[in-house]
Amino acid sequence: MQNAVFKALSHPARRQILALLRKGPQLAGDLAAEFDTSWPTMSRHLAVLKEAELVTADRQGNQILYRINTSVLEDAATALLGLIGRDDGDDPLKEAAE
Amino acid sequence: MQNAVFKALSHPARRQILALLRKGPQLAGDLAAEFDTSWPTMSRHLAVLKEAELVTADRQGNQILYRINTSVLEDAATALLGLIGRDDGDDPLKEAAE
DNA sequence: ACTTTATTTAGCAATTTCGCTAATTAGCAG
DNA sequence: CTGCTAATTAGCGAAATTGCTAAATAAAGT
Repeated sequence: MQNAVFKALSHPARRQILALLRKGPQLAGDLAAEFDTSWPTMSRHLAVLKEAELVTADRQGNQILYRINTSVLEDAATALLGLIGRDDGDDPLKEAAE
Repeated sequence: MQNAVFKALSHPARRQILALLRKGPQLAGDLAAEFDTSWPTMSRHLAVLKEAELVTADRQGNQILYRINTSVLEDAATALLGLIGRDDGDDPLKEAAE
């Protein structure tokens, strides 16, 4: 579901949420408080991120704690970097010739 | 225009176009030939990529040569990697403490 | 000038996304 | 069970995206 990841990353608010999560796990409410948009809108952004597995959500009694999932983010970054290296069309196997 | 970049990357066909351009510059027609979608649709995907400056287009007489712009792609990858590192909220200046 | 090839632009319908308000669920406190 | 806070789901309209066919433009050949 690579596609879901890039789709999720395509909205600035969602990238910003991830940026906030760099500080550590955050409650949904605390995240929402940082934005101008309505609560339900934030909730949906979080759902999109969760769908893409860019974050995980854990209920903590009354509230829900969101955590960033760096491994998926790493995969996305790697995919982008993979688009950069020139493809010589050379030997299909093992391009580690250099 | 970071946003345009991620928006552009959010469609699989466009990522695939970039992947094809890894082999080197390609004519619009050659790119279009690789896809099932109609020519005009491809043309628009290319326009989106151009808008985001992920590719450049140069007329070559009759046809148009598309080239990948790796620097923008690098910036995007860097932005993603930047979302990974933990932010201690420490000293605002110079986080090079480690 | 007329035709041909390559590509883009126009215009349209279908789908998806976004953000809102109102209503609902989940858990906890009394 | 009632009420309270946290968060999500429902439902809606506006706007953006996608992909199509048909029409327009660009450059080159005849």
